[in-house]
Amino acid sequence: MYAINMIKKLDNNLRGPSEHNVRDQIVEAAAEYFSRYGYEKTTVSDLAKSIGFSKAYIYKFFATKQAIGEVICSNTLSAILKAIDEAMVGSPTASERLRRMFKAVVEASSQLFFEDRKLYDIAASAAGEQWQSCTLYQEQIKKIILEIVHAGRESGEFERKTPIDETVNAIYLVIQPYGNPLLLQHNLHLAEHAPMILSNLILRSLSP
Amino acid sequence: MYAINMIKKLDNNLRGPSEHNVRDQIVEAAAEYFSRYGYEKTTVSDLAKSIGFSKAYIYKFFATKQAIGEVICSNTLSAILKAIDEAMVGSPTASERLRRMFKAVVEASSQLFFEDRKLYDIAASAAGEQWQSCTLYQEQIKKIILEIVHAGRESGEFERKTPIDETVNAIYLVIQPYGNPLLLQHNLHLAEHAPMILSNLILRSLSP
DNA sequence: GTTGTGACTATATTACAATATGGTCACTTA
DNA sequence: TAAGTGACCATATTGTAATATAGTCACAAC
Repeated sequence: MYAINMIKKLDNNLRGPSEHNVRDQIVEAAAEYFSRYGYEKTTVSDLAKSIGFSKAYIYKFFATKQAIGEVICSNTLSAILKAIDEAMVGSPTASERLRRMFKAVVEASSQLFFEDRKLYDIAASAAGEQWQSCTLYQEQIKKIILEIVHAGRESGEFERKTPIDETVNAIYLVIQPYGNPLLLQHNLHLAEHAPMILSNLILRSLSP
Repeated sequence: MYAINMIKKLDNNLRGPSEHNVRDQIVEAAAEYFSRYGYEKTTVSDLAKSIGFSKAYIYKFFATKQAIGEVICSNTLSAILKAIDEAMVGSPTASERLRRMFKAVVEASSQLFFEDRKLYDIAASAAGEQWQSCTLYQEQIKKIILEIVHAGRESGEFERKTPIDETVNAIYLVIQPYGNPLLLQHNLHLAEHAPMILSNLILRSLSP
């Protein structure tokens, strides 16, 4: 569901017909090549050859190579969002949702790091260069936090004195070093314990 | 005070007499050169020429170039610790000490970034490569947090149910992205608001 | 023992020419 | 009009030979 939102919003730097067989072929080839050889090492010509067209034709669909990277990155991050969503399903309380969310963010991102490093690197550099795909991802994370806090306040589980925006912002800032691929790299050694310890801290701060 | 502690512990990779005029000259020259031209761009020969000795003589006092870098880095971080100490002086409450500490960490580090970028870069790469000077710095920060939490618990300002180690660890993890030069780089845009918002969150989590 | 160095090596860095790549455009074909 | 491309340009990247640097060591002077 988040995936669909993200891709629809990601229409910048796209060209030509939005629904087109060739566009899909390009994305498919890019997923393959970027994942296997990395973003830098695959050339636009590689993608063109792979689908049997000329390089020039690629540029009928994407304004830049980065625009292709954005789509791949967006798909990657959408998969993480999906994993987060699934991890939260069936949580009995808002507290539990928050714990699961935090844990899922870290686990999904770490897994990407270890199992699809090339795609992870794209996400990391995308975060560093503030690609649209990344800022949309962060927005979604914030939205999830807002929903959790809102629900927790409604149910009386969380305190209501602090302005909700500040609460959400603060929680987001705490999660950020583990949710942002660019930062997670430097915090991987903490990936095992930090979510638990920080979830505890956040939840203590939320107690009425 | 922290400075003294740190330097004393930093005797790894040092050679020859520990108290020696020439050692001081080397450090002095290194402070000058590293700050002006950066760690990578200054050569050991530069330092040697600058103090009128041969390069080989430098290696009578330091086992590696990095060992010289460690001293400079250590001094830099000690200055930050000093600034933190001074910022906390006269705080009426533990809460206030924590606020001031967090603020001072970010301000001192940001200031280093903007006003002595070359030295900042040394600290950042030192953090990335886990130099001793950096791990000692982080220990000191943790120690300061422990003292604040301890005092706050004694005075009844903070809750006492959570194991104090977990509390300290959690607070440390929250501050880390702003206190660690390697991470601060990516969070500079948050340097203005994050300390306040996160201090608030931490203090809510500490309320009895 | 302490102070001090020139000469040396293996590795790292630079400079730069050769090559490759991102991106455009006029043009063809159906 | 939509599908598709070869030729082209400016910049980025690479390969590599020349240079520079970190670090050692045997040795000299006092």
